Amino acid sequence: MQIDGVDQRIIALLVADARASYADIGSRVALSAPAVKRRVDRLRAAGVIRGFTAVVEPAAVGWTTESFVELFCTGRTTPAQIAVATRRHPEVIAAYTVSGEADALVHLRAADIAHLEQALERLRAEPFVTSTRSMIVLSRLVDSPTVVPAPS
Amino acid sequence: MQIDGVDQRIIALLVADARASYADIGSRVALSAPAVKRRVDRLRAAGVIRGFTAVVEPAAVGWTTESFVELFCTGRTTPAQIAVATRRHPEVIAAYTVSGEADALVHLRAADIAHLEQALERLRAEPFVTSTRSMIVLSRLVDSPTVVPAPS
DNA sequence: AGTGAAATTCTCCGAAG
DNA sequence: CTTCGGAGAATTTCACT
Repeated sequence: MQIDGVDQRIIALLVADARASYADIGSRVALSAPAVKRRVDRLRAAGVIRGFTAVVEPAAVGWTTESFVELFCTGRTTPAQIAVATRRHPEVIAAYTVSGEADALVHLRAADIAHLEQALERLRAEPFVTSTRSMIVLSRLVDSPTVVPAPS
Repeated sequence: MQIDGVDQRIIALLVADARASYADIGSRVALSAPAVKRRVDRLRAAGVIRGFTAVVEPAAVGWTTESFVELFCTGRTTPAQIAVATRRHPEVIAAYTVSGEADALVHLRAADIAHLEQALERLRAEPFVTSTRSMIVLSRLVDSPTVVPAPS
């Protein structure tokens, strides 16, 4: 899909505040509210904007422990298998196949260390996992939402 | 702050769709629209809800390459130093201090491999970085927004 | 893409538990 | 003292230009 500079500015404004009114966005990009809505609808339909979400402080809802786990898998493991398996665990908030030593990187969030240990144990029990290497998150230093490059 | 089950359900609904109307949320949690707004305002003020953002498909806005970089730092490096340094690079979308072999884990997003290489070079030039280990993301398998535990 | 209007939704202020 | 429901104000959303 073709995205012009106005689209990018609209996206950036929605990333900054997903509940901004169309009229407000329109005033910042010199467009009427209906014109903004049409563009947003088009961007959503095209999958450029996947949705709108509230950014929640995990600690405030009882998730205090975060970790990244590198997965080492058996030779025949497919990305689809890893995807299906990791999606089953509610503690998994993201998972990627990666190049490097490990085969996949899994981002976990748990209530506490005990809960994390449980989740890790379950993950390690997956038949294709040969070993894991964990990094516990001590502190979050940076956490930007997706940055949209400034229109040229 | 005290969060009850209704708050948690409101948070879950907003995570699923940050542009949902207060009236719609209210009908799902058996509350009037004004009552929902009061709660959301309170949750925002308390920092439980940090904000509302659009979820953008990075590839659609020209960011096609993603990677995780483990940072190994000199002995005297403080988390604050790493935070300040990593925040300077626009390619850094997240950074954490971690336990394990590495001192920090940096999540990078770049336009392409060449851009990623540049960003990595700049990151490695930070005076406290002794070495790095990179994982290039091959595919995103799972990408859930923050999951809110179901009210008990 | 803009304009105007109808329907919906937001947000303040008073009322009740 | 906190939480909820109703009325004016703003916003969304549609047809048409």
